[in-house]
Amino acid sequence: MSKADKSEVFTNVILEIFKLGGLLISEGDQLSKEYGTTSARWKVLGAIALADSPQTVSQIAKTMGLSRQAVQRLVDVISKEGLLEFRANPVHKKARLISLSDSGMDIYAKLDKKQVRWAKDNSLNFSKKDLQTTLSVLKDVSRQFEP
Amino acid sequence: MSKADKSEVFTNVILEIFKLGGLLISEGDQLSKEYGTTSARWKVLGAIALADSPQTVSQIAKTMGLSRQAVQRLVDVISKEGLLEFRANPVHKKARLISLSDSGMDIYAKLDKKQVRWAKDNSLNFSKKDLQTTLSVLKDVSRQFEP
DNA sequence: CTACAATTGACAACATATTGCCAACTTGGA
DNA sequence: TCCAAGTTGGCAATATGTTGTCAATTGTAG
Repeated sequence: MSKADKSEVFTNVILEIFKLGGLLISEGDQLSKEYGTTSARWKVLGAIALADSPQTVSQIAKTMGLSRQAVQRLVDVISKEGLLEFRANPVHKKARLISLSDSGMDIYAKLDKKQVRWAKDNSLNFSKKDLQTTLSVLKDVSRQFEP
Repeated sequence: MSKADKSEVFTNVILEIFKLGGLLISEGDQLSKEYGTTSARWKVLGAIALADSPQTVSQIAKTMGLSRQAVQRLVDVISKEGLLEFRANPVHKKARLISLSDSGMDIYAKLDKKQVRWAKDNSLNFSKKDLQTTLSVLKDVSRQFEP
């Protein structure tokens, strides 16, 4: 009885994630528009910026939980905009190492600054405890489905 | 100090939603594959099945938080598979009313049954209280961004 | 009744995600 | 050292989401 109710709540969490995901992508697109980029490309910039060292496409894709091909395409288009730098990978002849160019770092810093303000503004109505619970649950759910 | 930390947690929640969203779509695709459909189409079937009365494309789109055009395309392809029925709308000559056909209801019932089992299995490790907190937070976040 | 704004479906272009395929490349075991 | 299995980028097809445009339709105000 109680278990059945729990799985219904679980299902509603999932439906809400689908809905909220779309809304958040729109928000990201709005935030990044001024710098001529999109939320998907911003995510790639972020994955590169936050990595400890230059990464290959394949590594970035793993970090992001996306397919390699999706990231490859995004990297290609971001690279055309001059935001990335490539160098040879001593470990693999085909898989170059990718980092942000100077202008890539510049754009990312601006986006990040804007996002921090946005997050501050939009987290006002939530308690830290609730957000931490939410994060913990979401991470545990993710873990259940990761390949 | 404490506020800055909270917005970081908020940001991490958002990143986790992006990641988990992709994983859940894959799950939905796996679950629906056996009935020759996809998670996106299943969502449309669900929106129609759960509506109190037959809906127009535009109404379904509003319920789902998607664009009208996205839903139109999905409705068209689901209709080709014989899962939908259309009838005239007394209120609007162009906007037909859509409901599930007999086989549409059959497929949806099967998918729903499968999903209930899936949700039961996958909610085992979570407390009802945590899931309720999570749902509440996610809904409140959605509310902030809805048009 | 008429004019205008808003809504709706149809069609299109674009962005982004997946899976599949292939050749080049790397890794690990015999 | 050699070979088979696994990984990687490049290319392609498909699915799904967005925004834009247009004509048909509806709703509202004068």
